[in-house]
Amino acid sequence: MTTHDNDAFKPIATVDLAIFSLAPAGLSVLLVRRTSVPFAGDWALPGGWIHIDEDADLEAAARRVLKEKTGVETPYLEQLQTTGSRDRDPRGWSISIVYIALLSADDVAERQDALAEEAEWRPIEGEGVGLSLAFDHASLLKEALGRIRSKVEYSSLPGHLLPVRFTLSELQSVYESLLGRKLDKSAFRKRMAEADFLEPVEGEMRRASNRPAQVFRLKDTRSLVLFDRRI
Amino acid sequence: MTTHDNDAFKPIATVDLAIFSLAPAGLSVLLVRRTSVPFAGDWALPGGWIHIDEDADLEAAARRVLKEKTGVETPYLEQLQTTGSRDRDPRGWSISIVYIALLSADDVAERQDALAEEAEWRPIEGEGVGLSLAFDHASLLKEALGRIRSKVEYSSLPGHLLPVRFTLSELQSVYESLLGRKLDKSAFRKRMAEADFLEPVEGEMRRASNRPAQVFRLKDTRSLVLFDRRI
DNA sequence: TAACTTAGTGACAAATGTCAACTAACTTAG
DNA sequence: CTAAGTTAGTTGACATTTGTCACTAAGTTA
Repeated sequence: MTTHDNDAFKPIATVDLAIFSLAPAGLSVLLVRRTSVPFAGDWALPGGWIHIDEDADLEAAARRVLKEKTGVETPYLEQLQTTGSRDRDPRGWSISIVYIALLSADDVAERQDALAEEAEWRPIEGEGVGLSLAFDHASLLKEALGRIRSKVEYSSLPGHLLPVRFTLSELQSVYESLLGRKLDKSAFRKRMAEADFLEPVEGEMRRASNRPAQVFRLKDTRSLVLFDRRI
Repeated sequence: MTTHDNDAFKPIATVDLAIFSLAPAGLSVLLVRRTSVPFAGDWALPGGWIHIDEDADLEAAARRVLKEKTGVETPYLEQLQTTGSRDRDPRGWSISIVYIALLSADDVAERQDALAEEAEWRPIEGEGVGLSLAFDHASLLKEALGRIRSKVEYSSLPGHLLPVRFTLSELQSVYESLLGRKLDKSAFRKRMAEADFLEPVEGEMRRASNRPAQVFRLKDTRSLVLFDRRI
């Protein structure tokens, strides 16, 4: 077995992020324009080489990239998958560890200015963004969308795209837009009650020109899984 | 951005496998004894450095390791997760891409001899093997068990642990042993029918000293997901 | 041929999803 | 001050799905 020392480490692994939000109009992903070869000028998922000197672990590396591109420090973050092959980068073997990040509407609104120069939100259309992306990023994005859409079915994941405080109707709308179909109000309410994702915020009601609605927040920062006896 | 060339590549990423089977007695995982530092003499998940000269991609690397240790070429293989940090290996930053492999009872029986010298099946007890493992492998194994147990609920995964041809009752037993609880025969049958995982093998029946049972095989080599309208 | 064992079915109860109507609590127009 | 409009939240009836459990079927063995 080969030994290795950190100093001589040649970068080969990147952390890449599929960062989603509901801004500006519906589900969008953050893309950056590449400035150097290969794929100079193309859009890509934000990412960067792992810094073995500053990143304690992979998640820290992902957080660092996220902070650099968006200014957000405490997103919802989840590892998606790792791809590695000799084909994905013309320069040779490389590994990409992909994370999914969800930014709350709050974050997107407040940190508009912190967005990196070359970064831009692109609305999702179908299984991608209708652009060809650098490396294998189009396929990574597709996988990320698949993960998000499938987790909508059984977890509190969509809650992380809303502001910290939201009403049930707002939450239902997010579920509906990610699933692409309408849900029954009363069934949704029952399910959320039993799933135990949500915590009513004491005394707070959202008022408009109609009956005020109870305000909720997520109980946990993780994406809780609706447990279910299947087989 | 740094450029890199393959020749100067210093190994930093390993592919590690949690290989499961039902042999010799219930769910077991294949462990190997380490021969070199660090953790010399300790048990570990089988794995190896990625060979950028022979492995086309990560899955190929996983298959190579699997072949070396067990002789099996076409297992069920699924990527679990990637860990990377400066703490998991005393020599410094390292990345481990973990795959789950399931060996069919056929494979285990036929390839007994192909098992690598230092490899051994260890029965699962609770969340591990009751041994301290090298690196962070105990935690990786725990994650792998979590993934397997949760996929039992909604996929055909357990089918990959049986021989290619099996009866419904045999399959139900595997589900039961992974779930740790008894299932209703009739409900199980209905669920399997609608899930459409299984294909009856024409005309074949398994006979013992009782009514013969229909023989089935999995429709696909992938672990099909029982789709389900949740929310 | 009766007893035994495991495979496979069918009938009913319980839980869940769907739909639509209803009541509640606010704002706004007049 | 009141009626109309809007969205929140509840309720109940009905269809569909799912779980439970006893029953029938098809073989072997004594």
